[in-house]
Amino acid sequence: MFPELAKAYTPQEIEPRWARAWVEQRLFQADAASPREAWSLVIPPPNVTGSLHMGHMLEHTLIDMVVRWQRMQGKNVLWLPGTDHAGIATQMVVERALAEQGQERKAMGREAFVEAVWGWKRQSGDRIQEQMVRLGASCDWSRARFTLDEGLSRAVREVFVRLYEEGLIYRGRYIVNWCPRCQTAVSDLEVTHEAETGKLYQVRYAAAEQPGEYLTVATTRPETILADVAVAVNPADGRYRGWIGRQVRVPLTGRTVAVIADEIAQPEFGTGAVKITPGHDPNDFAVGERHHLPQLVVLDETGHMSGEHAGAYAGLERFAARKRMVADLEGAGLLAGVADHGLALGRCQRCRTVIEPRISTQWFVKIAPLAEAAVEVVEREEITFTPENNRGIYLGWMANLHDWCISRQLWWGHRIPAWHCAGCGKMVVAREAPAACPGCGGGMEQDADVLDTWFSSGLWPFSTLGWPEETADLKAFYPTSLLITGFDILFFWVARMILLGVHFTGQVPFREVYIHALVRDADRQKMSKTKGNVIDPLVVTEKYGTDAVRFTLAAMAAPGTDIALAEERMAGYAAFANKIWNAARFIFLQLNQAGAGAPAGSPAELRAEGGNAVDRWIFSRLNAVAASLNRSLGEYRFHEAAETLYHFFWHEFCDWYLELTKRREDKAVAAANLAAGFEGALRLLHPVMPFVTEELWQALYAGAAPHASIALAPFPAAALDAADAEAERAMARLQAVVTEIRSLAAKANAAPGFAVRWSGEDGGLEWEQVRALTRAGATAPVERIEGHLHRGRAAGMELQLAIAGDAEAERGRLAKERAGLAARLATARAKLANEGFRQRAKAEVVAETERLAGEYERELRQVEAALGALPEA
RNA sequence: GGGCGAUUAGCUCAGCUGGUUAGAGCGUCUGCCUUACAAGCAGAAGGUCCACGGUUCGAGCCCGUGAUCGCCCACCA
Repeated sequence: MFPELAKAYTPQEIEPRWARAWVEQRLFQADAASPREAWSLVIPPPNVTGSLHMGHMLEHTLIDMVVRWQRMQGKNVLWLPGTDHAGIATQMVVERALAEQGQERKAMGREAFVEAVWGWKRQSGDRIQEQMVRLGASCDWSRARFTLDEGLSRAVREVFVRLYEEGLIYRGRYIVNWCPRCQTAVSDLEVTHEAETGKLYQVRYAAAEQPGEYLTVATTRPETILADVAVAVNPADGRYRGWIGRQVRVPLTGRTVAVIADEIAQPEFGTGAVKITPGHDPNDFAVGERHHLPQLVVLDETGHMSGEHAGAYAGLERFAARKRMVADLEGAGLLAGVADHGLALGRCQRCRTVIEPRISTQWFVKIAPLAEAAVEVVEREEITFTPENNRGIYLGWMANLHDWCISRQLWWGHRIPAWHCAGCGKMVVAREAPAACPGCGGGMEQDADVLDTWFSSGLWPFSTLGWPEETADLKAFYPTSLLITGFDILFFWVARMILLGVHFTGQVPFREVYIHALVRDADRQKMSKTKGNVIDPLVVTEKYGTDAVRFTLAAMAAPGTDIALAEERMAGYAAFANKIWNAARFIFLQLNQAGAGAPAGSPAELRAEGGNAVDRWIFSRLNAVAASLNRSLGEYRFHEAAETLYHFFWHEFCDWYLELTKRREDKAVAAANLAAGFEGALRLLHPVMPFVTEELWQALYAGAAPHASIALAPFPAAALDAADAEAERAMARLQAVVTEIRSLAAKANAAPGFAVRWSGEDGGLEWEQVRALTRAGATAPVERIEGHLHRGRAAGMELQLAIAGDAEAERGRLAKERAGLAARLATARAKLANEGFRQRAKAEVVAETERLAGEYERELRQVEAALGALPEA
């Protein structure tokens, strides 16, 4: 006996149970020694202190769909999970939390602070894993990794040392992006530019020898005037030819600087003269190098004025200093003008603080030598992108790269494996700490900086598999098969993995990249805590069920467009889960009535066993759906897969197949096909809706399932011989007739039991089935139909309901239909009369058009006859 | 300043290489407690596919111009 299921589906009870069971049974553990074809994917590791948001759920849903589908194909699948230490982000989060307890990082000291972060990490990391488990992510938890694990840290040191030895890592004093709040250098990518309106100040620089003569320069940052070392004009700018080589007085200081000729000054901009401040501007830094100018610094690492050149402004915060200086310039009559000015201020990606370019000693990776191979593998399509346009974006970025600043003045992260001798100043870069200075034998101290968090994530696809050891995992699962991630980290992460992966393993880190969309709220707004429009995956999961939310995300994940997530959609797919549940209730009832047992096995190819045309039809459809899903999933057209499943299960399997089962005489055969068909449908649905399908699949086998889980059963493959065109045609005929009769009955407001009369060839239509589906009491053929109302046509037959009705309304309806048919017929005929169409269109298209033209013509004749037969008004 | 994407039903979106009457979900309207499901069933209404021009036998789809919205990149002080 099959179980009697609860009246409604309750994901809140069922989902957590399976989520736990899957983990406990270690169902998704990969086997490096398996002879089966390997398929692998590494998770984009979430920040260890973050909690999972809707973007993660989308990402994990898409990944899990592909992973489950691949696993059901019989492959040896590894989905490797893990978390990222996320240097700057995590340090900020913990600093903020500590501040609430009145603690301060610097006061704590490095060791205590790092220990505190580790404590935080343990808690938070567990929570992330719990959430993922609850969402059904079929990862191999035995292989979970963290970027600061010992193994991964070893990989980081190995890569750093090798790059250093190859001359691809260097250390030097350069101007870098500096965040005065985070007090660390950041890479170009971590600076975001947004259009803002600022002010452009015109400041007069007095000629040193000719009092009263001024050179006016334009600047947006007057406070850096104090660090000026020159004024540049364009050598081609006739206005200033006489100034080149002369000295001008830097306003508000006693210093004089030279006017130099340099292309950096563009005659069209501002006044055409530009102040040169190598200490505080990257362009000016380059000018300074060209002209061998000194580098003056007036701002410290916190963005306050300081140093011998800060003068009276020392100690002032940079924007306060600016205000004061503008006032002073005005007072001194040196301010020639102020104008609003549109500019793109660089801000720190993390804290939105305005970036202050600053000279400091940092570590860099030379990108150009690495980029060549990283470009080639994409050009040769060893790595492919979906959507494809990302390939162009990637190549464009690769073609135009600056060196990568990898050192950060933070505490949380991988310490740079370089040691400095306090005595002789010698530096050693090594995999392990040197015992003593090889130069003077003195003690050595490790570099205080840590590495950019993306340096370690860049190694993720191979460091997680054991590199630099030649592990079995590395051999079995590298290169990984696919990467699914968001556009926002295409450069940060995807590009770096390719750069480093190709260089160190000689292979691509992954063969395909799928870039998913951004999840927005129902009004297409970005979700943000400040706007309060955040949809929490755990909340909606609890409300609608994980399966429903997963289905929603999949259904909306059309490649390339953002997802506007609305709760109504989730409610709709919760109803779908319930529909599946209720179908199972009905099916179990039928099976019990027929005294049937569980389906035999869980075959890769689905075929009807005996049965009638309707059985052959549903199995034909199941196979078509399997073929369609295998194609859509292979092309990452997730929305298409979801839509196919939804439509098939609800509107074909339930609305037609289950309904037709109700009146069948051959109960035993029907039950067997019903069970087998449903079993196949569950497997097709499983990658998107893992929970409800597992529950029902297990119930269907009542403890004697052919696999430990539906997740390990084969995904249905399309069996060519199961396609049954004849059964599909017969079913299409039935559907057309039934739909037409229902429509007529609705128009006529017919009570159940109405009679249907028909004329024409019925092509072997099962009228018994028509009666079952339309609530018609009787159907009878007639030679000709005349004089009655409520006529329709379907499948070449004329149909009539024997019910009186309004002649005028019927006349109007028929006239409208006649006009429509006449128009379609005219279009089809025009097409067929067209030489170009006949010659150039595909043969099937022409044949189909011919068939349709014939059909329109027949129907038109019927409509005209029906119109003529209507009683006079 | 460069580059990319979007504009299709009241709303949210599909529509893959040009070819049947442009589809779905939600919403709306009408009728149904038909013994799996009212989280349901049946039926219906609703579209100048942003605009203009072009290519083609044929355009929602290809090309051009423009409009509106959005995103990414960029060292014009």
